[in-house]
Amino acid sequence: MSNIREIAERSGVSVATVSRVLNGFTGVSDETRKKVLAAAEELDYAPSAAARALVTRRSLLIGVVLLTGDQPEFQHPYFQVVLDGVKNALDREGYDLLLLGGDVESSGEDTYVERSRRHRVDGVILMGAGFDNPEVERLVGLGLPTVAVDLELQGKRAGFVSSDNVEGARLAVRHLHECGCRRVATITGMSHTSPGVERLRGYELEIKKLKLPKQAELVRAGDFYVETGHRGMKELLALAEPPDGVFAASDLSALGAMRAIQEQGLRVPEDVAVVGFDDIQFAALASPPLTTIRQNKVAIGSEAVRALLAMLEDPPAPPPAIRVPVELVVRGSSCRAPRSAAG
Amino acid sequence: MSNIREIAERSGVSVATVSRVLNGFTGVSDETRKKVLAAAEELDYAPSAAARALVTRRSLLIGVVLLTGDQPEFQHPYFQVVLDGVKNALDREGYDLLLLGGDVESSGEDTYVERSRRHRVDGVILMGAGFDNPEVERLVGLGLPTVAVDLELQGKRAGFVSSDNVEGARLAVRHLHECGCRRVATITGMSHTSPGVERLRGYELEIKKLKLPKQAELVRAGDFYVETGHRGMKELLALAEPPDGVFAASDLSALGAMRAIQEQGLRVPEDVAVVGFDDIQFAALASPPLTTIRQNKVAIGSEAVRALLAMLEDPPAPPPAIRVPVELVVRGSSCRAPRSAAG
DNA sequence: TTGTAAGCGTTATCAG
DNA sequence: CTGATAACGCTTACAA
Repeated sequence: MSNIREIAERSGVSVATVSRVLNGFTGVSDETRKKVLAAAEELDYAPSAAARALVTRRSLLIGVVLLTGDQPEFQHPYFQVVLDGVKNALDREGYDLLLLGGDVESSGEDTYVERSRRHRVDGVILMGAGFDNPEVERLVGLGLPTVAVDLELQGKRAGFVSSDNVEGARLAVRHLHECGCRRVATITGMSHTSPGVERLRGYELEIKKLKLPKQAELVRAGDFYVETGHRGMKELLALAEPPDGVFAASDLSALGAMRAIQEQGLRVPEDVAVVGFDDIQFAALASPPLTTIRQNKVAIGSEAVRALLAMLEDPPAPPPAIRVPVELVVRGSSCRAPRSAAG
Repeated sequence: MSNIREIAERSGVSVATVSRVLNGFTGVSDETRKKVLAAAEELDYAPSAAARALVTRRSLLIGVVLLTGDQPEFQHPYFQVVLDGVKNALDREGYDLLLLGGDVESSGEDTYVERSRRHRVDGVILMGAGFDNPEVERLVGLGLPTVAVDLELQGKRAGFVSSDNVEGARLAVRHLHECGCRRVATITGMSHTSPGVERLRGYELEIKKLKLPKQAELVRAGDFYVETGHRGMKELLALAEPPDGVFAASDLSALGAMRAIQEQGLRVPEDVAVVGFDDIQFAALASPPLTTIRQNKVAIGSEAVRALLAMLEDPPAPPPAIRVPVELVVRGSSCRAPRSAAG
C-alpha cells in the first residue's frame, strides 16, 4: 500500500506539500495540486488512520458499547435500531465506529474500557448498562467523554440521553384507565436499570393520581424479556382479583403477557387490556397489534452522537442530559376508541 | 495518557525492555519485569493501538460491513444475531470490530471499502450485500481478505459462509407436502441476493421432485420483508385456484403472509399452511407460532470469523466456502404432526 | 539480559 | 508557495 512519500516522489514535491494537498489546505499552487492528486490517484493511495491518529492525537473513532445479555438470541430489538441511529449519525460526521461488547467472560481483562483506551477513541457511547456495571465508574473516572443511553450518567465529561420513561408509563396507565380498566397491574423492567425504575415510578405516580387500587400484588418483577412477561401475567391471572389492564415495561414482556392471557382462554383487550413500551417492529405485527409507548429510537441514537460530538468540540460545556419525548400508539391490544373515564 | 517512555524512566530501564515486558517476551530478568509492571500499573498505562499498528503492520481490526436497507426500522432481525456471533468470536480472538455501514448516500465517497483501507483492517466480513453492490468487486480486487455472509464470494482472498438455502427450501416444501398440501406457493426473497435465488431454486427443485403443480402464478416476488409477504399472499388468495400451502423465503414475509390470510377470515394452518425461513425470535411468538427453517445464525457469525482468521494465518490456503446446515422447526403454522404424504 | 536506534506514515513547525 | 525535519508511541534488529 502506498504512502505520501511515494506520492511525493512521483509528483516531484515534498511530503509536506502532499500532506497539504491531501488535507485540502489552501496555499498550494493549482499546478502542484493537480500533480499530487494525479499521483495519489495513480497509486490508489489511502491514508493511514493510525499514522494520522498518532500525530494529530485524534482517532476519529467512537467506541460504541453494547452491553447485552449472554444469550444473543435474546438481545433486545430496541438496541438494534438505536445502534442504527448512532451509526448513521457517526457516518455523517466522518467518525468511525468501534463496536465494543460487554462479554466480560470471554474478554477477560480486556474490558470495553481498556479497548477504548487502547484505541484512543475520542468518545464513548454506552448502551445497555445498568447501575451495577462495574466498568462504568472507571469510564467516567477516566474523563473519557461519554454519553450513556438509558442510564443517567453524570460526570465532568459524561452525560446521557434517554426516553422520558416516567411520562411514558403515566401515559400508558392513563390510557388503560380511559379504556375503562379499573384494576391496572404492571410487569416491571429490571430494577438495576434506569428504564426499569423510571417506568415503575411512572406507573405508581399515575395509579395514585387516578386513585386506582395500589396493591403490591399488582406489581410483578420482570426483566424486559418475553419470559418474565409471560410468567408475571400468569401470576396476575391467578390472583383472587385479577387485573383488567396491564402495563408491561417493554413490548417483549407485553407480548409474553398477551400469550399468557390467550393461553388462559381469555381475550385481549376484552378481558385484559395490554400496553407495552418501546414500539419494536413486532408490536404492530402481534395479534392483536400491541398498543405501546413508542420510543424514538433513531432520535435517541442520533441525539447521543450529536451530544457527544458537541462535548468534544467544546470541552468546558456542561455534559448533556437529554430526555427524548415518547408517544402513545394505540392499537388493538387496548380499547380501540378510548372512552371517557366515567366512574 | 502515559507511554512506554515514561514507564522506562520511572523504572530505570530502556523502552525496549519495557516493550519486551509488556509483550510478555521471555529473556527479561524477573526483577526488571516486576519493576516495569509496577511502573505501568502506577501510570495506568494503556498501549496505543495506532502506534502498534503502524510498526507491526497489523491493526488487529476487522471491518464488519452491514449493508442494510435505508429504513432502520426495517433492518432484518437476522443480521443482529449473526453480528452478535461475529462480535463474540472476534472478542475471543483479541480482534476489534470496526462497524461499517453501507449508507452510500450519507457516506459519499467514503465507502466502506475506503474506510477499511484507511484503517488497514486485517480483514473484512461482509453481510447483507447482493450481487448488485458496486463496491464488492473493488473489495475483492484489492485482495483484502474477505469473508462474505450470504453471498458466494470467490477470489484469491475472498470466500463465503452461508446457510444451505437450497436444502432449506426443499425441506420446507417437503414438509408442506407431508402436511397434505397439494398446491404449494412461494413468496421469494430479493432476486439479487444469494438467499433469494437459492431458496427459490430449492422450492422449484422440490416442487418438481414431488410432482406438485408448477405454475408461475404460484411464485410471487418478494424482498424478505413483511410488506411483500403480505401483498404476495393477498395476490395468491385472489387466484382462481389459491394455494393451500406457502413457503415464504423469510420469517418476516411469512408473518406478513399469515396476516393476509387471517385478514381474509381464513385460518392458518387449516386453510393455508405457512412455512418461513430464518427462525427469528418472533417466529415462535406469532400466532399461530411459525413453522420455519432455522438458520444457525450464531454459527454463521463465528464460522465467518474462524474462516477469516484462518485465511489471515495461512495466506496460501484456499478461501473458505462454507455451508451451514439448516433445520426444520415445526410449529403451529403448518400441520402439527406431519401425516404421511398419501396421495 | 539489556540498550541504541531505525523506522512505521502522518502532521506540523519553522525556514526559506 | 514549498521543503526540511521533528515529533507521535511503539517494535525490532543489532549491539553490547
